[in-house]
Amino acid sequence: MITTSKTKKDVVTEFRTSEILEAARKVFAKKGFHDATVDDIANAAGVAKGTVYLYYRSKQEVYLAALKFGIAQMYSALVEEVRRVSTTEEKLRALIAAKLAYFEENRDFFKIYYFELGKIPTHPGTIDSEFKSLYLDQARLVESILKEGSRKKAIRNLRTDQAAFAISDLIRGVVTQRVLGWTKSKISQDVEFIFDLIWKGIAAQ
Amino acid sequence: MITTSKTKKDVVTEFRTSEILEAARKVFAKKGFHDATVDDIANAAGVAKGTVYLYYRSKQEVYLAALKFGIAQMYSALVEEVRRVSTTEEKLRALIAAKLAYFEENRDFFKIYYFELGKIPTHPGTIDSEFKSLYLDQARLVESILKEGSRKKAIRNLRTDQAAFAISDLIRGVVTQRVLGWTKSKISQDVEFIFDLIWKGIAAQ
DNA sequence: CCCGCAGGACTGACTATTCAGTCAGTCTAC
DNA sequence: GTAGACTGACTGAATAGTCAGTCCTGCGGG
Repeated sequence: MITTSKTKKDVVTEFRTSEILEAARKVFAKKGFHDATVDDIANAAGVAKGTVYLYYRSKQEVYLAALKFGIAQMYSALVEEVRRVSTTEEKLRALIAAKLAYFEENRDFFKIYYFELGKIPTHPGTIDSEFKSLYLDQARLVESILKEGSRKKAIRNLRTDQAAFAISDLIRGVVTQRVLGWTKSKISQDVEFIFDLIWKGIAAQ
Repeated sequence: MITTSKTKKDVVTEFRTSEILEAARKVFAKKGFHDATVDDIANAAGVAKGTVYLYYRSKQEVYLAALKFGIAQMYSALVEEVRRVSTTEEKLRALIAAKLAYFEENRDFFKIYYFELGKIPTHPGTIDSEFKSLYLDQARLVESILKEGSRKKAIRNLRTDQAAFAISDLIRGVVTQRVLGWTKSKISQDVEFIFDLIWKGIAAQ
């Protein structure tokens, strides 16, 4: 049956796609966009170079696919963790903890996310803006928490949009240090400390 | 006279070196380490490719020199601005303002500083650690401000080392957003907002 | 149940290009 | 006249992307 065979093909395609994506993520994280060769990725995925080009049109396309997959996955993880709790305070703490935890389990991803982005050949206004909007999703998540806190009078009167960016930035900075391996403190300590700093900065009164 | 000729040679060397460095900085910032060619740099500096190799042994060496020069210059600028004022509050605000101002005047430098670092071919424990120590210099500058504030009872009781990292990170994150062009707010606004957030988070009581 | 064949998934040697780095030769300043 | 600063054509290596050919799978007829 046509439908069945199509489905089967789809399954294979999906399998190969994710297999290559997984390999690409590791290789890109280890070597960076330029030093990673398509042969490296193919080897890591256990296929020949030509096969990579059956599923992706270029090295750049593989890279972007790996990156987008990771960002989307992380965003879901953050939303999920924030949903689990109810007060503004808990939500903020959960967000920070979730991001650091996600980092801990996906160090390779963050390496390409933070250091490769903006390095790949791109025509202004296309790829860039796509990632910008993914970044903005996260800032909006923070802002929604702050807005709710503002309504509930849990946090002081401030510009939630600016504060959302500042908090996102702080978290980004902290994670960056970890990506570079320039900090050795325990993650749980970091979470508490950062949260404490932010909370004192924004809490009501 | 030998001395005179040596000095003259030194002057020429210094001129060429800084000429190439300046060109390298622009080219690397625009194209990134890999896409920037030595010919690009030579052209931008108005010399032939061979000349670049008279002053630097490799493309990587040019890159590292440009980067180190920029970091050292920025650090001096920060220290200078912080010296100008006396209270902890002023010092912190001055630090934030100085970094953002330096960024505004050296966008190209930050682009290579934030996005290229950790991407260049490096043997673990050599180059990396050199930049780490340059980074730590800045964190230590923040920490010295905090420690003084702590002694003066201007800020609450907290781990100044951790707080110094957090504040450095926050600033780093904010600047990163600007490097990527993902924020349009006025710098002066940002300075006030970030300072306010930090200050509320660390001020005494 | 077996055989053979068609379509397409897969391969990897090959091509075309891009550059880092070299070096034989030129030019210039003294 | 010469030392050495400077040049830029050249080489060798690396690698993105291609494509002619192989292999595997599943199906239809004997």
